[in-house]
Amino acid sequence: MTQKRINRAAFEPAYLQLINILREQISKGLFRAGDCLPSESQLCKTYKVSPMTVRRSINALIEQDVVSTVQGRGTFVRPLQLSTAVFGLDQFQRLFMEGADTKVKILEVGIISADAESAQKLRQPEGARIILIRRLIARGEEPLIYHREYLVYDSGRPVVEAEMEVASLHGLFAGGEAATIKWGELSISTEELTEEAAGLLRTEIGKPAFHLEHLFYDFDEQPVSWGGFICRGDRFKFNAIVGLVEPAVNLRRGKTA
Amino acid sequence: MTQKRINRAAFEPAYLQLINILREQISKGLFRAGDCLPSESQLCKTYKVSPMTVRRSINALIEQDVVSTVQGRGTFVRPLQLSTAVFGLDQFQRLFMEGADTKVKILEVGIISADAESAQKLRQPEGARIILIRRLIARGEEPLIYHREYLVYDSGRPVVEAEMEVASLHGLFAGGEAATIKWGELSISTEELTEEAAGLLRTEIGKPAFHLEHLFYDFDEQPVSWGGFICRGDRFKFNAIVGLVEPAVNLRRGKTA
DNA sequence: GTTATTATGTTATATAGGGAACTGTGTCAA
DNA sequence: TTGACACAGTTCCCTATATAACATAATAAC
Repeated sequence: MTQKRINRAAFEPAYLQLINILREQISKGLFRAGDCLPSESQLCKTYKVSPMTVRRSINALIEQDVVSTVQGRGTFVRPLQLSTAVFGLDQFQRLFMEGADTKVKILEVGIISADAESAQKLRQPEGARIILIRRLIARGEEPLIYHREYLVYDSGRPVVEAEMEVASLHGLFAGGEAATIKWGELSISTEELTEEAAGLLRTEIGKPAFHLEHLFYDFDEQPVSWGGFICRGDRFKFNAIVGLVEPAVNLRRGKTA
Repeated sequence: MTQKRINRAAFEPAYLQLINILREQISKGLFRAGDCLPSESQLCKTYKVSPMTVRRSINALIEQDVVSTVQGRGTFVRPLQLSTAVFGLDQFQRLFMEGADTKVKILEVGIISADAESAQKLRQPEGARIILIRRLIARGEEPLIYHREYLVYDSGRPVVEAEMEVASLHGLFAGGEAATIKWGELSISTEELTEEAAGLLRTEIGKPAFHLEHLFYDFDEQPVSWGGFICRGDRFKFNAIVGLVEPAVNLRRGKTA
C-alpha cells in the first residue's frame, strides 16, 4: 500500500494529520504493542515536515496514552491497559442541557442545625446553622434523582443568590456561574434506597442506587457545599472506551466565550 | 508581591514552570473564571521566553480544561464544570499491583455452549462452543470481586496461553501483555447480588454491588472477550477531583520500557 | 578480557517568523 | 444622524530551524 501523505492545502493542520495517520497505522496493527515507531527524524523525511511538527504530534499521542517515549531510545506503542479507562458524567450533563425535558423541583429550602456529619464536612461547629436544599430531578414524569445539599450559612456570602444560581443545577454541569467555587471532591458509591428516597423516586425500598457525593471548596479552601445525588440504579450507567478506536481526533476544539 | 520568574538553571523546563505559575495564579484567585489572561506576547515579555514556549504552556492548560482560547480575542479562564470530572479505575489497579496481598482463585474453566446473550455479544451462533472462566478475587481472606468471563473458542488463537495470561488479571490492569486486544467497551452499573454471587462474596442476597462489564475486541474488530466484575458495593468507591488543586503538574513523565 | 572513550542516533527544549481571526476605529456615503 | 465599509492593531495559531540532553554501540587502550 502506498504511503499516506500530508495534504498541505487542507484545513486540518499538519500535526493533526500526522496524529491521525499514526493512530490509524497503530490501529490497523501495522505497529503492535511494544513495537518501536519510526524515529522522529525518519518521520520528518517520510512526511516532509519539520521536527517540531513531528514532536507535537508525538506529544499528543503521549497525552492520549497511546505511545510512550524514552529519550535516546525511541517511541514505543503502549499496550492496552484498563487503568486508562475514564468514566465521565456525560449522562448527567445531558440531563441539564437545553432541549432535555428535565424538571428540577425544589422540595425544601430551609435552615437547620448541623448534625455531626454535616458539621464535620463543612468544618462548622456542631449545631451551627446551615442551609439544607432538597431537590427532585425528573425527566418527563419519571423522577430520576434525589438531591440533598448542605450549604454554609454566614460567610458574608450572598446566600439567596447562590441558592437560585444552582437551583436548576444547570450551571454546575454546563459550566455556568460557579464562580465562587474553586474545586471539589466527588465520589460514586452504591447504596440501598431508603424509605424516603424510594418514595420520592417511586420505586422500592432496598433497590440499589448510585450515590454521587460532592464536596465543594471556595478560593479560601473552605468547604461551602456538601451533598449527594441519589440516582436510580436502573436508569443510570457509566460508559467508557479504552484503547484505540477510529476515527480519532476532532478537527478543532470548540469555542467557549 | 514581586513577579515570579523562570529559573533557567532548574531541572524543570521553562514551559512546565510557566504552566505551574499560571495554574497557581488562577488557583490563588488572581484570575477568576471568565477573566482574560495576559496575551501570549505579553507573557513572552514578562517571563522572557519565546512565543512557542508560551504557546506550549497554554496548550497544556487547554488540555487540562483550565482555560479556553479564541483566536483574535484572548485566553479565558474556564469556570468549574462537573462534566470534566473523570473517574478512573485506580482502586482496581491497586488491587493487582505487586505488594498487594491479592489472591485470584479460578473457580472454573470450561467449555460451554453459548446462550442467547453471550452469543450476541461475541457475535457467535447461539449454541456455539465458548470458554467460560469464573474467578474470585480476594484481598487477604476477604472476597471482594466475582468475575465471569466468556471467550471465543476457535479463532486459531492459542487459547491456553490466553487463559493463563489473564489468569492473574495483572496484565490487563498494569498494562501487561494484552497484545491481541485492540480496544474495549466498559460500563459500570449497579445490581442486586444474586444468590450465587452473594454466597461467593460472603454477604447477603440483594445487597447492592457494582457491575463492571467489559467487552474486548481484537485487531480484526471481532469481539473476543465479554464479561463482568461484580464488586461488593460496600468495599468500592470511585473518586474524582474537579477544578484547580495544587500542586499541579508532575515534573516528568515516568519511563516505560 | 575489561574498562574508558568516542561516535552516532534518538528524543527534548528553545528561538524565530509568518499567517489567520477577531475587535475597534475612522471615514465616507446615505 | 446613522449605517456600511475599509483598515490597522491585537490576538492566537502553525511551521521551520537550531541546540542540548540522553542512550547505546562500536572502538581503542590497558
